[in-house]
This record gives sequence, C-alpha cells and structure tokens, in this order.
Amino acid sequence: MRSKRVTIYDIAKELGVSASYVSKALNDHPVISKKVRDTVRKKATELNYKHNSHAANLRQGSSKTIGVVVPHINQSFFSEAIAGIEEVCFQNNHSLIICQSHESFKHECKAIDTLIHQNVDCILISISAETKSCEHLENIKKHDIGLIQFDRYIDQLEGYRVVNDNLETSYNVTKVLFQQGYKRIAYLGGPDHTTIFRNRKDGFLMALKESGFSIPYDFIVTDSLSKEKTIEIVAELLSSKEPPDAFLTVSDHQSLAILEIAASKGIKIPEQLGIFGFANEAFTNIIKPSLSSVDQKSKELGKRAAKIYFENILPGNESTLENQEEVIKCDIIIRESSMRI
Amino acid sequence: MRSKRVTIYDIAKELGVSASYVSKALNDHPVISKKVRDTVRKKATELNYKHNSHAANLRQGSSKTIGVVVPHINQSFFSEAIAGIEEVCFQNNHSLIICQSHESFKHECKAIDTLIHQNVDCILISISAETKSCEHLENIKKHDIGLIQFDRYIDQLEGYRVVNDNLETSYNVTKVLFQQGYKRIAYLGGPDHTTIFRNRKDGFLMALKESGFSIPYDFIVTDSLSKEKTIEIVAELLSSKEPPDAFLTVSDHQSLAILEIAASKGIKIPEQLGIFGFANEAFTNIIKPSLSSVDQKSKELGKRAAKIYFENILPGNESTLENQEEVIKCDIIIRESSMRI
DNA sequence: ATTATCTATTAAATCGATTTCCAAAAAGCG
DNA sequence: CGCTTTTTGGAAATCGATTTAATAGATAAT
Repeated sequence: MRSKRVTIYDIAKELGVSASYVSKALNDHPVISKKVRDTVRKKATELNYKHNSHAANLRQGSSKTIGVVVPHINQSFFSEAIAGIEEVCFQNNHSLIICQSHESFKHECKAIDTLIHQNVDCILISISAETKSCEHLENIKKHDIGLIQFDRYIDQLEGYRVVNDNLETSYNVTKVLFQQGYKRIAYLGGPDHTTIFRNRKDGFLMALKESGFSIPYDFIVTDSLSKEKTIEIVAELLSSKEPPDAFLTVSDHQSLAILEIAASKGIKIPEQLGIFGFANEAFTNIIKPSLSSVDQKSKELGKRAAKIYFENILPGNESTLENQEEVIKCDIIIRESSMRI
Repeated sequence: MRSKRVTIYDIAKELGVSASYVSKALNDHPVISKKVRDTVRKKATELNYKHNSHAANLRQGSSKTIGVVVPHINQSFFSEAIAGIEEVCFQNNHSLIICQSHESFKHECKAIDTLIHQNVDCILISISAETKSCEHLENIKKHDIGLIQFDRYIDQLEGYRVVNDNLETSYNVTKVLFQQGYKRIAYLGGPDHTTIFRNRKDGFLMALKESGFSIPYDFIVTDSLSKEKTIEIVAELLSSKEPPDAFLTVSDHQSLAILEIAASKGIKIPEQLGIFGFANEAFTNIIKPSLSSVDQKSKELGKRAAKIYFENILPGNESTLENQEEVIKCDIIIRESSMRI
C-alpha cells in the first residue's frame, strides 16, 4: 500500500535532466544557476519529494545527529540543559536523540550502545550516580564518536567537559552561612566517586578549615541523594545533643526534606536552622520560607556543551581547545532559608 | 585522520566467508548455525565493528526513529510524557528525536520539517497554543509518516490521539467545588481553539448549569495561560464588588499566581477562596496551603501514545483500531486549597 | 580560424547492509 | 549407485543521494 518514495531520479526524469544535477540544485551547489535551482525546487515540492537522509548520510558518513544521556529528563536541571542543547543543535541543523540512565550504570551502558548503533556523531553525557568506571565512555571514542561530558563527570577520562565551578561555589556558600552567624554546619553530599560531589565537599571543607570552627565527623555525610536517606540522617542529627545549626546540601530536594522535618519539629527557619540547597529548582522560590540555592545556569551549560561539538569537534571545524574543561560560574541565590541577619 | 570504518566486508574477509553470510549471522537469520553466528559475533567485537544504521535503513526503508514535538520539554507534564514515550521506544529498540515548539506555530512547523527530513517513522505531537490549522500535520501523513496526537490536539484532524477525559474531569472538579460549598466559581482557561481547553470549559459549564447557580460572564476567562495575564485578571476579579469564592484553572501555574495574590491580600484559603489547579505539578504538594489539582497521568499518556505506534501503525503490525481516540482518566487530587469542610 | 578556457551537464562510482536468487555440496531415498 | 531434496554459502542487485571525473558545447583569446 505504501506508495513508493519520490527520489531525485523522479524529479530528474520529469525535468529531463540528470539526477546529479537535481542533487546539486537542491543543495545550493554554486555551479547551478538560480533559475534552474528554483525550477528543481518547485518540481520537488510539486512531487512531494522527501529527502532521504539515510542515503545522504550513508554517502557522507555523518548522521547529523547527536546523542544525549542524562540520569532523568524530568529533573529541571537536566531538562533545562537539554533545552539548551536542543537550541544549539536546531540552529546547526542537527537532531537530538535523548536517553535516560535512570541513575543506573547498566542503563547508561545500554543507552550508549543504542546511540553508537544509531550512529550519532557525538554524545553528550552527564553520568549516573552509580557510574564509577569509564570503559563504556572510552568505547565511544573508539568508535570515532565525539564525547563531551557535562555537569557530572569522571575526571580520569580525558576530553571535553563543561562543568560548574562546584568547589568555589560550595566554598562561597559555606562562607555565606558563616557570615550569617551559623557555626555548626552539616553537609549532605552525593557519592564520593562522582567528581562534582567530591568537589562540593572539598569546597565546604576548605571554608570550614579557614573558619577555624570544628564540627563532628557525622556532620559530613556523603551519598545522601535519596529523600529517604536524607530524612533518616537529618532526623537523627537534629535530635542529637548538639545539633547542627545549618545544613548545606547538594540538591534542593534534600533541602526540602529538611524543611519539612524542621516544620514538623517546630524548628524555626532561618532563626534556629539555616538551609542552603543546590540547583535552584522551580519550587525554591515558591515555598515558605523560600529556599536559598545555587543557580547552575543549566541551560547555558547545555548550550556550551553543544557548542563545543560544533566549534571544536565537527569535522571541518576541528580546533584543538588548549583547555578541554570549560567552567560555568554558578549564581548564589540567597533567600529566606539562610538569611537571619 | 579518522580511521576508516569497519564493515561486514572486513569481517567477511578475515573469516574467509562472504559479506551476506556475515550479515545474516549478525541478524540471527534462522539459516545460520549458532556456531557460525558466535564466531562472527566474536570477530565483530574484536574488530570493533559498528553497525551502520544508515545503510541498513536505506535498504530497509525505515529509520527506527520516532519524533516528538511538544511545547516545552522542561514543563513537568511534557517531560513526564516524554519519559513514558522514551521507555516504550527503548523497549522496542527505536530512538527518539525530541523537538520543542515553544508554543509557537512557526517553530512547530519547522520542527515537523526537520523530523520529516530526518525520516522518522512516526511523529507524536502535542500542539502549541498558537496552532489553529492542521495543514502542517496533514503534510506528515502525505509523507507516509505515522501521526499520533497526544494531550493537546486538533479535533478536525482525523487519526490517532491519546487524551485525558478533560470534559468529565473538569465537570467532576467543578462538582467537588460545589460540594465544598463554593457557589461563585470563576474559570480561567486556555485558548478556545485548542480542543482540550474548550472541553475543560464545557465540563465546567455543564456542572454549572446543572447546579442552577449563575455567575457573571466575566468569571469565564479563556486564554489566560500566561502568568501576567492571570495576575491581571485575578486581581481585577478579586477586587470587584461580588468577587468569586473559588477559582478553577487549567494549570497549576495559574493557581499558584492566585495563591500569591490571595496571600498578599490577606484572603484566607480555602475558607474565603477555593483554588483548584491542573497538571499536578511537583510543587502542588509542597506549598502551603497545598494545592488541589488534577493528575493527568502524563507518563502513562506518553506510553500509550507510543504504544499505538508499535501496536497499530508499525508496518507488519498494522491493525486498524476501530476507535482512534484513546482516553486516559485523570485522578482528581483534593488538597488543602479546596477543602473547607 | 584555431586553440585555450570556461560552463553546463552527466555517467558512473560510491557509501554499507540487506536480500533475492542461484550454485554447490551434503544428505536422504529407492 | 543414481536421483531428489535439503542445507550451506555466495554473487550481485538494491536502497537514494552525493561526488568525481569526464564530455559536449560555448565563449574568449591569439
């Protein structure tokens, strides 16, 4: 039933010229006059011709498609980043294939496999929380596919990456908390094997050291990304003899959980307890008290990552960036939850 | 520099067999014995062979890719729907190309053009707020590409669609508000030319008629999707002589704006003013008072839409669904903002 | 007028996997 | 053992656009 497809040969036959001529006309090849080009164009739409990119890509060896792998597309940080990537790809006439790892290493590997088979020209990835090794990423390179890491990355892997100034931001946020008079700050982080979480912890520790204050070991928690874990840990910390007077977290969802616990215990925020989140999720500005957070410029980050492909990797545009790491500065957004002066 | 690609011919040469044999082996063709298949497989990974889907798709005439067009990927309703679509596509070994219309008709047309050129097998679309006509969608069909509308759709366009029971839900929500003793309900809707918004309005009007209550004409507002417009209208309505005692909206963002205005005016919710939203955004459960809303089962909706392609359109699986419209029932979630009894 | 230069146009090769059709070899049968 | 049937394997065509190399024709230069 499916009507057979209209090809450039059909157009060529109708116009009494050769297929190669039609091809050139459709591609704005300089040797073709405008008159001919328009005639061909008109005939093409008339016949409802549809360019077959498989044929073209097979011939040209490129798919004009780039792949993205993120933990979850429905987290605002990632969906914003993807929006940025999409914008740049659209401008450059490339399409996007999006996959989710669901924070699982296995899923991540499968997604990468799919993308390799789909013949993408480049893969942009923000690794899952479980990912510790990078053979699967090395495999991408082996297949001559571009690779750009963004946000969450593995530092032992050479190559392009776009990241936030996590260490500095974490350091600065901690200092902001000290300035507000908080002295016993607890830190709720992510898995230590993920560089950005390690960096954020280091920034915190650096500011802490500089301040001269000391805090108990159990105020430094790694790998508390899930809500359940956070609730458990925070409840315990808050009911201890000398509880923390502030929390610095690596996600707004953690901070939200703290806010809820504090509300249920009648702890006043920010007077008795300061809270600082990360990611500047949409809800941070809506809730009462509003939540201080860090704007990671996710859309900009996505844009920059995509631009690296088009400006430095795309065959024909290769230009070795001396520095393969691009850093995007975060904005620290101070709201009610950390403002007690 | 780019090393030339490994093809089945290379594998064939190494093994001393023919390329067609290798192809069959890699595709689990029944005439190939397991032994041979495994040998070929092993050699393939050894040579770091990478299947070229362009060649395969050119030959087979399918791209195993489906395209999605939504207004914004970073709105939770859509990102959830996409997550559902992605899940089904992944299971069926297809990839996804995602485009945004940014609520603009022009962008939507361009996105569709891109997808047609990319040779997708099917397009899933939720139209932009500006979209009133459907020639651009007809064009998809002309190119023999499957078309499935989801959530926002044009009803004069024949074909598959997956939607919520918007009319019924709106009707039921309105009745819930009446049961709570609200009598002067104002309705803030979306553009009338978009079917789902028209349906929601009709559901509201139906319940209103049934109730026997009457409300002024200016309580029925169409096309108030933007936050600015909502604020303007709500401020005016609330300061009128006989203000509404409840608002029914078509998005949680509208409801949020109302909540903020009410807070600034010292209007008590839900005692003096009831509010009911739509979409069950993540923040509805976080804010105080929590916001009653409608769970549209967005992920399920996305899954169903994608399944229609694989179960009814995919060549080989064609099966004419007698009913081309699939309806997903919403859940009405009653929270503090509408519960005064 | 003759050669050189340029333009307009095309035939044919190419990209890599799939698939049809055919040949050869092996197995089965009387 | 001779014949048929089945299995195993391969040659070659195919998908559709691009691109190289070549040709015919036109124009310019000497």
